[in-house]
Amino acid sequence: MYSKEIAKLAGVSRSTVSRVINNYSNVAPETKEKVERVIKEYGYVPHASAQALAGKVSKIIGIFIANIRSGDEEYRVFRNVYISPFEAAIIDQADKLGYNTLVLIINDNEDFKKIRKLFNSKILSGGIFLGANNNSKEIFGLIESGYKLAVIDQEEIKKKNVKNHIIVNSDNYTGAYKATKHLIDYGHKAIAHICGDMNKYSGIKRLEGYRKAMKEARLKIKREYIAYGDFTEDSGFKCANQILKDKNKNKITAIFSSNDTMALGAMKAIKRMDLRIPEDISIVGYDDIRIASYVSPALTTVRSPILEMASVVTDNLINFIEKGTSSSRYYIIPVELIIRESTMKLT
Amino acid sequence: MYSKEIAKLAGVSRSTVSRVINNYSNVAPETKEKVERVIKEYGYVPHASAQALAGKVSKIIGIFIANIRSGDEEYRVFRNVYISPFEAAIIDQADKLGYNTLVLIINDNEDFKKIRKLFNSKILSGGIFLGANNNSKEIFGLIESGYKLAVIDQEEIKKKNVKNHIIVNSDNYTGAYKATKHLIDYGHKAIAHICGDMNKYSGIKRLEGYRKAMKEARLKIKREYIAYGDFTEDSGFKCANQILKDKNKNKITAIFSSNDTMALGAMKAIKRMDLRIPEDISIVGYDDIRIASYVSPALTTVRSPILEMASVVTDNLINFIEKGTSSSRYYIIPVELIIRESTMKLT
DNA sequence: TTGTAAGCGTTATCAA
DNA sequence: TTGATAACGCTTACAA
Repeated sequence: MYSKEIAKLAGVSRSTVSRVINNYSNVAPETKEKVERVIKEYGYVPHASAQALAGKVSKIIGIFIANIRSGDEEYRVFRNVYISPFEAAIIDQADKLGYNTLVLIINDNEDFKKIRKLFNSKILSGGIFLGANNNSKEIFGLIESGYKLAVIDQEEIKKKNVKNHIIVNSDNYTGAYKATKHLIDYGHKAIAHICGDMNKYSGIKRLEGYRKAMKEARLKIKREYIAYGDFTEDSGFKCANQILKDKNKNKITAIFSSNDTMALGAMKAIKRMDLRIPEDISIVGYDDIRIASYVSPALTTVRSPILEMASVVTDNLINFIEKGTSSSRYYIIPVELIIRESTMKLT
Repeated sequence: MYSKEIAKLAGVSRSTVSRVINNYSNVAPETKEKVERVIKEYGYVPHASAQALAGKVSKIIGIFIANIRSGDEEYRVFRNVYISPFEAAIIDQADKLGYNTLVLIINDNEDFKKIRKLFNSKILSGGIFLGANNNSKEIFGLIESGYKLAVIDQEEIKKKNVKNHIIVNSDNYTGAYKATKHLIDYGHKAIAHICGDMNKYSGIKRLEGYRKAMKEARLKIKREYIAYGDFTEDSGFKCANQILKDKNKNKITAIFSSNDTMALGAMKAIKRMDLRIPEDISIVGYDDIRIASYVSPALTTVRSPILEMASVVTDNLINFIEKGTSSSRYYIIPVELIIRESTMKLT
């Protein structure tokens, strides 16, 4: 059922049908009603590709999820406790604003061509990059082409001073600072840090926040305090073992882990060493993933405001699409320390 | 940059460019190479909407997520521990097969029009329904229209004997049976059941499985054994309170909860009554959500094979799209009991 | 207020 | 093996 047939049935031209579909004002009330009746009766829906080809913009935004190259792990979105809720939150928020979402996982450079194609074809009217730290060059190119784009937890783009895009970051630096400060306030001095993936903006910033707090308190960061993980539970387990293997010597009493998942691994390792949490070792995580409050002892952590970030980025992108903007926007969403049972005052 | 310009630059016609793009055999090697060089040089990508309009099929499938009308809860995908991983797993699997995914949340009947539009416009070449029990009529209509569709955890469609679609269900009935049987094997006799949403296929089937196991063991199901929740943690909390309020009288020693989320709520309620798990009350959940193994005591549960279901449904759908099929397919994915610490033998 | 006709960028048919 | 040309279904000047 096409507009041509609707036109014939309603006794008007295709242009008039088009006008009705697009809610143009210059169509007589009776005509409009008549056409609408026929449309309804025959369940006519316009052909989106034809509309796109004729110049109409779509109500679809893209979510571009960067390839998380973690060994042979094939389930990139499914397994990722950080990306997955983000993606879900964006879908929800976009839905509220009447937009649908097309998810694309970026495995290689071919996929950037795909993105370009989707934009050129007007299937997408905007897009959001997730976990995209390694692709700043390509993203830069896309932005330069004039596509409406937003990026979450990215710093590179900003440095390049590219125009016309949106960056939403959570305040990793302050979050890590708060986490470490909390341990310092509780009287800890030998505080270790399990780093995340240092190729990621969040990994770097959280280490910096830790350093800042330590420095401010005039606490020396010994070499043994730092272990390098990669945000996986496994790496958290290993790092905790490494950090605590000379516990008698280095007297470490607290650990700040760069994310909750690694903290979970670390907790396992600590328990396996027959050390108690928090009596022997206090531990702070980061992200406040759902499990954090259910694990025993409940994990003290920094809440990543996923929902808020998703809302901010989606609202801004859609506003950018519909109203247009001439400048770039940069948001840092504040972050909250959630004190639970995994940390205690050193007496 | 359009095919017309590429054609001019390569000194050929648009048809030839099209042939190269689509890898047709009837084009001379030198011509092909020449055209490819120009395409690469200018970074030309074809206009997807134009291709769709001209009849080419897309490599995009839809994920249609049914409105979960849970009060004022606005974040439907984000908050849903069951839907969200499913959606993520499908995205991953589709990506592996070279397909992208368009997510659409079904809020009202207007959204079915949207789906129809997406299909008519050849933007979508197939789709998967998630949590769609209340929409079987509309889905039925869509299938009848010839769209390639798959449905997860749906029974209604099958009853209607519609042709040409795919249904993938997990074996809720056997899973619930196994869970209850496990408690019976552990010597429990007064076993309560917290039901899920009885408008959902899974809610109904799990109750049936519970009944079956009880009946088989000649255990009477007293009225007080059954409480009606709605799959939320809150409802689990309330149901546990209701079930256990006359514990001295009805001697309930075990609970089978229709999902893990409610089991978590029930555990909170049980602890708040100063009852111990599993010494006083054994509890079994369902789904094996990630938290289940981290909570204390770790929850005995039935593992819903989300990843496997997602793979089966996605593989089948894409095979259906690419090869076509004439008949319907119906899969029941087997389910596994995971025994952890929340259940113990009654002595 | 309405209709005519051109154009959007491809692919497919047919002839050469 | 190639090129011209007609779809594909819609929107949008422009004219009436």
